[in-house]
Amino acid sequence: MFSNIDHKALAALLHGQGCANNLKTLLDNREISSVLIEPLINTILDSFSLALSFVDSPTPPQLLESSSCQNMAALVHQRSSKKDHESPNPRPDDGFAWRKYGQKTIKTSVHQRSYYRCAYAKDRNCNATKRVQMIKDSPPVFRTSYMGQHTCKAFEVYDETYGSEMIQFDQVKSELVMPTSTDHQAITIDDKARDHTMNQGCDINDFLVDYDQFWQNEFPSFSYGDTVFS
DNA sequence: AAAATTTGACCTGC
DNA sequence: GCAGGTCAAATTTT
Repeated sequence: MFSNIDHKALAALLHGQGCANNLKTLLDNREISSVLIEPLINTILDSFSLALSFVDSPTPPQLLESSSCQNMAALVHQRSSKKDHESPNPRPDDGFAWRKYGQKTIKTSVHQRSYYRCAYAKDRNCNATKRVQMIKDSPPVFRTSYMGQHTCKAFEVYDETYGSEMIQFDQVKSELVMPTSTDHQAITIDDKARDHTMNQGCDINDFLVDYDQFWQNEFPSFSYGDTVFS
């Protein structure tokens, strides 16, 4: 039998699957409208994130740290984890070296949003940036939105085992990463439409919603707080 | 001392 | 005027 937690995770995954199917339908119909696609992508990501948050990590972080991709991350990163406990930056390394350049309080969230750009932005004229924002407290869940493209080539020597955890397409990506308390898994989804989105004044973050709001909107059949599940 | 982070100021679009 | 994104000086860390 499934535990209550399993049910929640399952419901989140099923919801994500449904949204993925909707997305596929849109893409099949060539409806490449960012306005339609963006919410679906974010919902899918949130669903995965949520599901993962209900499941204890089967793999100790140390194992992931020792994987080839993480070794690569160490090569390009060389940063200690001294501030893991106080930084809003989720430590599941995405393999790129980032440098924080700003932090802002966002009106729609109680959590601050952190801004990072590629550590090689100047050296290699790389325009990749990412924004990290906590969307859920316990367990901490972060939404990471990737902007721009890595032209620094830091990713080229990556072992393709990373692909087993990261679904990567190309161009700009939106990513949800799980917190350090769980797995170092990342789901990366293509967001080619982002530039259009931005041009339309419809930033990807416009689809960021309060977690409770998201839960109520996306899973109206059960309440997260007091564990009413159907 | 160099590198990285923090944080208030500034810029831009709505 | 407000909100979000970026800059850059100050501060902290290594």
